[in-house]
Amino acid sequence: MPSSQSANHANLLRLHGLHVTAQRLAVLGAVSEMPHGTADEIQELVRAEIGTISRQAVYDALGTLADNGLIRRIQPARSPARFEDRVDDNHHHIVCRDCGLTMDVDCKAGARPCLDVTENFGFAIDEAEVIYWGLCPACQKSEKTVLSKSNPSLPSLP
Amino acid sequence: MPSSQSANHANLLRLHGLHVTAQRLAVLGAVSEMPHGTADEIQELVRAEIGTISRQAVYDALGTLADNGLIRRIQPARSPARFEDRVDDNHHHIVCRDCGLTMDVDCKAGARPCLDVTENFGFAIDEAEVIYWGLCPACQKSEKTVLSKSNPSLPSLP
DNA sequence: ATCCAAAACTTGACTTTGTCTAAAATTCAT
DNA sequence: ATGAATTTTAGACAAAGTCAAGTTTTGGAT
Repeated sequence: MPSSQSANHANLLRLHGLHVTAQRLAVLGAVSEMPHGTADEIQELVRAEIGTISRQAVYDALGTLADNGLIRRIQPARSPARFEDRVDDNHHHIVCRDCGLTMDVDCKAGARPCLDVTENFGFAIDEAEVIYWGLCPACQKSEKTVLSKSNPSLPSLP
Repeated sequence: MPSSQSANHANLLRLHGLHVTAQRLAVLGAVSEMPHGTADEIQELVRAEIGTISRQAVYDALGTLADNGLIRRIQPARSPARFEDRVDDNHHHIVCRDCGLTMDVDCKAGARPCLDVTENFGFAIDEAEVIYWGLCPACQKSEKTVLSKSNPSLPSLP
């Protein structure tokens, strides 16, 4: 039901006092279709859906949506920013150091991890972001191959 | 004792099988002088110390040092990469959403937080990175000022 | 229904951060 | 001292994102 989906999205936008535009609906739709997508990937999806959109509009929409809490922006090291529509549920991410593959994980603890810090330096802390770094199954395999060929051991993100 | 400092650094480099060069020593020195510095800031410090260095050499040195575990690279969202020489001690960071100010914190728990995840998708996880997001004391103040002037509420990093 | 001010979008140049390549210089084991 | 391998330099290039000015769209008020 894509139509009820976008009706939903339209309401979400109104709820936050944002104008409802084709671009924003398409961006919001793309982010939920492709969790952890980059701005570029989102843009491609959006173009597939509404034909055309400027790069600036994609960035504007992503920025506005993120600023208003409709989506979340994560930015793992050496990777462009990624976006997802799972918000307000305290989940974290596993990111592959090699290919950038990103998966959602929940903490075993369930609650927010380590919200209390020994010293907060007067900061008003509102979020604890956790990224687990490692190698995904596929990259573990190719890492072995690569090492056996005595290749440089340091991969870069795509 | 800057000389014993750099002798130390030279040994560190040798220990990791890296050539000892003036540039690497200066970069290593700059990173310890200015924890959480960006590549640009490091470059300025290095130039102040050894007069001249190419941008590429700064990036090469930072990359090599990070790859070999002599320094750590962190990359908060919407900020360029930052570097520090505190490694192997499992500390985390508080980052100001507004100005990017970064401070070190230890977890109350002491041990690595949330190392166990409910589902690891076959990833070989080797690190849990935690960033606490919030506003530093200075930006809390200016945020109030800004809001009372009904300004756009969304700041950007410097 | 129409109008209008504010919000959003487009376009294209620009900035920042970082990488690639080839040539020159340096390091360090012999 | 010598020479092979590693580093550094210089300058072009690339990716990701931002700025600014002008145009279009939205949605509330007539």
